[in-house]
This record gives sequence, C-alpha cells and structure tokens, in this order.
Amino acid sequence: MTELSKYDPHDMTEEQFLAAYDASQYERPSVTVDMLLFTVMDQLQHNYRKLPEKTLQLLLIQRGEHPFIGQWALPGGFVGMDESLEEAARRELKTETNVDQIYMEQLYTWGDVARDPRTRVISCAYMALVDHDSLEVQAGDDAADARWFELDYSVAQETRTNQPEGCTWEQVIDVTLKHKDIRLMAKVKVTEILKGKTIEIKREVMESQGIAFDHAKIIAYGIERLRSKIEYTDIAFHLMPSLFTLSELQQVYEIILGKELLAAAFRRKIADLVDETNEYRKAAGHRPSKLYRFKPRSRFT
Amino acid sequence: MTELSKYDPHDMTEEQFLAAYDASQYERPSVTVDMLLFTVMDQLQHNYRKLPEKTLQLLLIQRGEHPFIGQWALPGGFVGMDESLEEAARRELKTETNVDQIYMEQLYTWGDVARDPRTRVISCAYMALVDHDSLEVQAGDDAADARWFELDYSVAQETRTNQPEGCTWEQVIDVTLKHKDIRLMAKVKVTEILKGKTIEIKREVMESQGIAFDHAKIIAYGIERLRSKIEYTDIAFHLMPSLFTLSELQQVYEIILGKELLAAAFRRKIADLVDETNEYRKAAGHRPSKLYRFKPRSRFT
DNA sequence: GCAAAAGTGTTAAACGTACACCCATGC
DNA sequence: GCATGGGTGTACGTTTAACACTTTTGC
Repeated sequence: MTELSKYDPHDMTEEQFLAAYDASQYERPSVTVDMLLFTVMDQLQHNYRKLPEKTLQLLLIQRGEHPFIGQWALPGGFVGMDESLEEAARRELKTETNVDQIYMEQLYTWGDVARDPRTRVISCAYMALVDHDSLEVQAGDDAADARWFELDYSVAQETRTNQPEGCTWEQVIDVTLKHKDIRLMAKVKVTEILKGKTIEIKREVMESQGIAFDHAKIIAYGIERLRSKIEYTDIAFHLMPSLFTLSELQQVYEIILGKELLAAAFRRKIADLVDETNEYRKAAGHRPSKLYRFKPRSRFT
Repeated sequence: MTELSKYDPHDMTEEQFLAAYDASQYERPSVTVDMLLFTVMDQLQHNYRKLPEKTLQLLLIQRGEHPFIGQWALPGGFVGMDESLEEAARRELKTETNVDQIYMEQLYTWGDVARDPRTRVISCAYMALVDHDSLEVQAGDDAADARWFELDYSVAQETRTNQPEGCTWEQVIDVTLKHKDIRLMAKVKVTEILKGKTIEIKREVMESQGIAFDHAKIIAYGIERLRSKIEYTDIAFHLMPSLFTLSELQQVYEIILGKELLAAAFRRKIADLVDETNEYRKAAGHRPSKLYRFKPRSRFT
C-alpha cells in the first residue's frame, strides 16, 4: 500500500483522506474481460437410424483491428469504471450473442506482463455455457464477425522427467478450431514442476495459427475446467435444452470428457439429477426415448 | 475493443499501430493482489497424554493508514507494471513473511465497483499454504504489524426458499479471527439463486468487525475453496512438515473440513498419498507413531 | 427382418463406513 | 493399572463397471 505514502494519513480523518485521494497519479494496467462461450451442436447425419453426433462449439470473433488483425479472438473488452467484472462480462455476452440469463462463471485471471503487445493488459476470463436452441440470434449468421467453431482438444504429448529434487510433467495440448473452411490450430504446453514441497504449473502457447493473443491457452484452460467440473457438478445441464433424452445428455458428457461411456452406468449415475417427464422424442428407426428435465439441487441440500 | 476506435488501424501495419498506441488516455481501475496465507498451529496442551489440538491460522496485517485505519486486512498491494500477477503475489508474500518457495494458487478476482472507498480497485486474490515450522521469520513476532489469527468458520444460518420459477438458498457464515486479545468477527451471506436454468451466486459482507474492505468475504471464499480442494487434491500436504504422523495429517483434514473423521477409514484413504519412513515420533503416554512423508503424484499419472 | 437406440437386470469388484480389537507408552 | 493414541482386521452396505438381454421403432 505504498501508493499512499506521500500523504500523512495520521493527521486526517478517513473522510478527509478519501477526499484528498488522487487515484490518477499512478500508471496502471488495463483490465479486460474475455469470454469463453461454449455450446453443443448437432452434426448432420446421413444414416436415418443414427443419432446426430454432437460437437463442442466455441464462439470466436475475427479481429478487425491491430494487433492480430484478421485473426480470431475470444469476445471481450475493457472493463468500464462503473461496472463490476461480472457486469462487464455479461455486457460483452449480450452485445456478442444477444443472450442474457445464461450460466457464467469466472475462470481465471491472466496477468503476464507481455500478453498484449499494445500495453499491459490483465484479463479476467469467464466461461459461459448455453444450449444452442435457446440462442435467438445465432452468432455466425448475422452481420457481426462472430462465428461458432467446432472445438477439438487432445493431448499430443506427455513427458515425465525425474530430477534429483522432484519431478516435471509436461503435456502438449493440441487445440483445433474449425468453422467451414476456417481452420485454427494451437499447441499449448502445460508444465507441472514438483520441486520439494511446491507444485508450480505453467502454461504457455507454443504455436498459434490464427488465434490472437494468448487466447489459445485460455481456451485450453477452459476445457480443462469444463472437464473436471462436469464430473462433480451440474454444469453440463446448462448446455442442454429444457427437455432432453438421456442419450443426448450422455453425448454431451462424452464430447466434454473425450471418451465413451457405458449407457447403463451413465443412466444410473445421473438418475438423481433428472426428472422424468411423460413426453417422448419421436425417434427414427428405433424405440422412442423418454424426455427428461433437469432437477436442480443446491450445494447445501 | 472500442478503446482503439480513434485510430484508423487499417492504414497501418501492426508495427506502426503499436508505435502509435497511447495507453495512457483512458481511465482504468487499479489492480491489487491480496493474499490468503494459511497455516496450521498446535495449541498448548496440559494433559501429557493428549495430542496438542491444531488450529487453522490466517495472516493479517494491521492497517496503519486510511481507509480502515487500525483494522486488519489481508496482506497485499498494487500490481506493478513490470510484474505478473503471480510475481506480485510472491513479492508480497516474501516481504510479509520472508518465505518464498511455498504453495500458492489463484483464488478469485474481486471486481465490485465500490469495494474500495479510495477508487476503483480490482483485486486478484491468491491463497498460499505453509507449514508453520518452515517459517523462518514467524510473522507476529517481528516488528511488522502482521499477526497470525486463529480462524473459525461456521454456518450460522441456512435458509431455503421456494419460488414459482426456482429456488433460493441462503447461508450466513460466521468468520471469527482471534489473536491473543484481538477478536475480529464477520458475517458473510452467500446467496444461491436458481432461476430457470441459471444459477447465480452472490456473496456479501453483512457485518464486519475489525476486518478491512471486503476481506471477510475473500476469507470465507478461501476456506470454502480449501474445504472442497482438500477432498480431491494433495493440497493438505502443503500445510504439513516433511515428516508427520498420520494422526497429525488427520487433524489437519479435520480442522479444514470442520468435522471428525474415523481414523481407520482415513488411513486407508490417504495410504496411496504417503510413504512410510523408518522413523518414529517419540510419543508421550501412548504408543510411538511412525512418521510419513508425502508421495507426490501428478494429475496425469 | 434389421439396425439402431432405449431401457432393465445381473454379477463381481471396488470402495466407504462403522466398529471391534490389540499394541505401546508414560505416569 | 489406565488413559491415550497407534494400528489392523472384519463385516456390511453402497457404488461402479461390464456385459447380457429385451423392447420399440422406421425403413
């Protein structure tokens, strides 16, 4: 709190101090919010029997200005003086997608000194989940430069190194984003260093093709968070419409976890989180399936 | 990214644009880091047989300046232009406690507009864990105004309200901090609103006695995080010395979780996370206990 | 009929919980 | 001896995983 040292605060009341306080005299970083907006979409299916496959989608915006002009970036912007971080994030979301009232949580705040070439920018990243059907204005169809990209996340390499005083694990993540002919790619390295009793985790973008700033690592981090939270929270339901079949729900779990699940076990596991309805989805080529609805439960029940 | 609109970026190269970019022209919030430094201490025990009880401790600093002069606050300070958030947090830690190389993780970034009466301040909170024995300079004994406070966290009230379009859960948390004669207290309200498909969580300080700013809610949030992460991560070991008995480890779990555990079950649960040594703790009034050591494991094994 | 998905039942293995019981120690 | 913690065994219930099997549909 050395910022205050030129005053002699002990001779003032708190009111006097605050009246005299000049906030404008120190250089300070800019603060932005960046938004990871995820949704799930169906892919076209030729076989009339098969269910359409689902894909995880992320919204990106093409930059019309320097730096990284022409590249794709997370929607976001500067935080105003009269809005909280969350308000700023919701405002951005509203202007990009015209949706409010969707699920959103703070992800992580990125504060490396050189992460923005313009000036020092600290970015607070949020993650939002929408079910695709409830998007009125489907970003990507309207005038804006926003597009939904199909997102793939895979571990390309895993290395474990044993050192005298600990261990280092290294993971190279491939992040791929596709929208029609546009294909973006990045490699993100996650390093976990165990030295004595400390664990240090570093993330760095090794390679980024068409993705602006350090956004590739924010994306990779977001997927990691999504993956881990889907295991112990209700988070997946925010990607679902109000009525859904258990197979659809299972598909969403599968694309986020990146592995196949056994239907029988899955149904039993999520049985407590859903309520049956009396409606059925008209199926094609197979038995119709019952529609379910999310049964919300608080952390403290 | 409207901040850039007065340029015509399309006529410049990226280099020209960056050279012309003036970062100083917009009003921006200040950014600070605040640190939750936790440790565990033994309490004196009169009964020669009994193990000393452990308490969770948090480091606070008495404010010598306005605002909140005389009250107790989390150690922290402004983020410099040439340091990352994490570097700023480690610098603060080093100056307050003279310890580096300790476990630290980012907690949450607090950005309400009026959280600091001086000016708009966004604070990125970090949580650090130390084992008390490895603190060379024991804060609280030296000249600085830093003291370790015994921390108690309890749910004082829990309300569930059913509304037409959803549910509201409300929790009132009592946070108590004690150091010798100094006794600080706060009530923090956590509200969880389920409206349609959105979940909104709000936290507010209802009452704060002797705790500066909104730090009471940061403290409450930190304990919540500690509680949940101790269940599925190795985090507790950062509060332990290199050698410890399983009972000591269990005590640490118990004070953080706020409930008693069965020794037999606990031993089996953590068996994979520790390595046996051949050393024993000389016990008093009971069988000597074997000392264990942490066996680090990465997330990707 | 047939392929695909919807949905149920059965078994074995893994895990968690509770409790009983013995061991070792210092006073 | 005895209170206290250290440490193991055992029994029971729950959860999970794997797989087999039946149902229902559109073409």
